[in-house]
Amino acid sequence: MRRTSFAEAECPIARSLDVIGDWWSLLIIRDAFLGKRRFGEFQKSLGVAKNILTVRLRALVEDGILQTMPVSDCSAYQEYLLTPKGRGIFPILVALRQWSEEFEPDPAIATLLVDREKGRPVRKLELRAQDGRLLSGADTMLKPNPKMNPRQSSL
Amino acid sequence: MRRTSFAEAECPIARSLDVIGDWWSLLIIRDAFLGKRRFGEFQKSLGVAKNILTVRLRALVEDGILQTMPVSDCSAYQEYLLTPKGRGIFPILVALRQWSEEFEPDPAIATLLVDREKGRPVRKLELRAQDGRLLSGADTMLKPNPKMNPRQSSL
DNA sequence: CAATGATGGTTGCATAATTAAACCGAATTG
DNA sequence: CAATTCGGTTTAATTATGCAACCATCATTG
Repeated sequence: MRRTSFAEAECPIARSLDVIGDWWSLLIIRDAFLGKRRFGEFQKSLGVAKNILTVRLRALVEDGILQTMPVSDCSAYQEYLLTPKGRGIFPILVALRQWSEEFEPDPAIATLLVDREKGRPVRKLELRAQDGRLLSGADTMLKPNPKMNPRQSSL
Repeated sequence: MRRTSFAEAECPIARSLDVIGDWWSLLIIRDAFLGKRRFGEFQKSLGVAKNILTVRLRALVEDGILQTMPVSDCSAYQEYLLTPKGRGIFPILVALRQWSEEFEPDPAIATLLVDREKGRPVRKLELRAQDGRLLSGADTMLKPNPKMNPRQSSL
């Protein structure tokens, strides 16, 4: 009666969700992008129970999304930093942010994601074909990977 | 001791997660994109317990992501269809998929997301500045929304 | 048109996850 | 060197999940 795991799913979305498809993990990663590094920073920012934070941080390190580093100024404490794999989550966070901005009628958008150079809001995430055409969901489909023995289709 | 809700969070990511940040919801939405509409289709495809599916479908309808429709051929059963808000989730699914494809070392990628017209794999999601420059996470920052009374920063 | 099975759930229960709060040792600060 | 912070662990209560059994309605078949 364990909680179902998607780790072995063949659908890449399900496999992603198995790692980061949980309420706190993505918020921890969000905070990491905002420069938070220490246990206490995450805990204060998120208001999450400390035991849960402990478990989540451990799992994120285990999954190669965060890595622990001895803190720079020779403290005995350690810090949690994003790995390249963790930084790869950025588009997911942007997609979540933009969806909420577009469809949640809450007018209280406190912050805008801007490009650092010009300070202007970023565009919507764009999905493009190889030849550069802009694609919506309806313009796409799933194709069995020719390198694989086909079993099932899954987005 | 209720499970914490992010519905009132000012961070748009947190608000998104409050709605779709749960294991099954995004997989249901994924299946909806793949054309599944009926309770039984979701249940069989996901292998989710029926009571949980009931709760999730109800919540997704409640949140305006799915809508129920009387099935076309005058059956008494109903179908669950994506609303525009639900279709807006597409980039999130693509981002999850691409992250897994890029960073999970599992070679068993069964399907590829291709553009329907040419049948070739799509590009990676791109985040661009207003002027078209391609942006990574490090090229962006959060700016307090000038229209708001500033409180806190949150990605 | 009665019987049979499929559909779309609901209910009850066992187990697992989440939560808040208290606690605790090592590290740091005053 | 006393007090406080930091980074957790433990405990207990509450909630969510998963499984199986059940059930009313719909659809199909004999």
